[in-house]
Amino acid sequence: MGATKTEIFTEKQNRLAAMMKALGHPARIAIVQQLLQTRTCICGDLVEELGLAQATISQHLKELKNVGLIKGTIDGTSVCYCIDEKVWNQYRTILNSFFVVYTEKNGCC
Amino acid sequence: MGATKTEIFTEKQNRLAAMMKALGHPARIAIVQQLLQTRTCICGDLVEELGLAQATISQHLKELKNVGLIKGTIDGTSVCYCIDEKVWNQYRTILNSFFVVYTEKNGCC
DNA sequence: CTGATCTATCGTAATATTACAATCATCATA
DNA sequence: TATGATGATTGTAATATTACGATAGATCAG
Repeated sequence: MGATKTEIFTEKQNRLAAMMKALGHPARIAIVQQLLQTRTCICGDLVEELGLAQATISQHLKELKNVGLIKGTIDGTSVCYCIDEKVWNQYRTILNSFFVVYTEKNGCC
Repeated sequence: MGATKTEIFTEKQNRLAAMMKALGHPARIAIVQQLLQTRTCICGDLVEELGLAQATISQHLKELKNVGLIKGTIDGTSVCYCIDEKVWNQYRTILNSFFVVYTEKNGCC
């Protein structure tokens, strides 16, 4: 046991969950917020901004890259990260249709 | 080590992350989808719908309850779960302002 | 080439998550 | 009261995540 049983869910459910999971850590929320704000991509300034070790930041960046939310390009000795516009907006759409307005008709429960 | 360092992040970042994390599992996505669809609250039918053990479902329900997304009311021998309209719509708003439209000005990277 | 800088990766420890069987608690009904 | 049904809790095993130091690889300045 211990591992998530992805086989029993739909492709969509698994992808939505993976995306949520990627943002399910404050450090990764902070990273994305930074990238959204300073639209000009940041590099390893993140290590100074957040109070985490370089190896840890690198690991978080990797996870965001894995779900496609960000992309990095090598720029000399440093790496330049930024939001992937396409994926970001795609996720935004998916989330919008998941998070529909909900009203408790005839007072459920 | 091993534990998330919540102290170094803002309240908002931690709450947003916690909320994403709660939905960061396909089973919990599936549960919420069920609750959204069959607006009349479901009980332990979830155990049959999803292919997971009763104890596992109960655990997932607990996590959704912890972040306030769902609430359960005892109804005889069974428990009636449903989306918490207030919290749900609140989260929807928060997510909307987080997931802003993003356009790569002057082609970042 | 050498040293400095930046980032990724490896190894590892601590902790958290996922899943299930077994059991407990509660309520409904015979 | 006893029995059955339902859901929560406990205990436990397998796996994943988080964090960091140390190290490796790549690139720039000199």
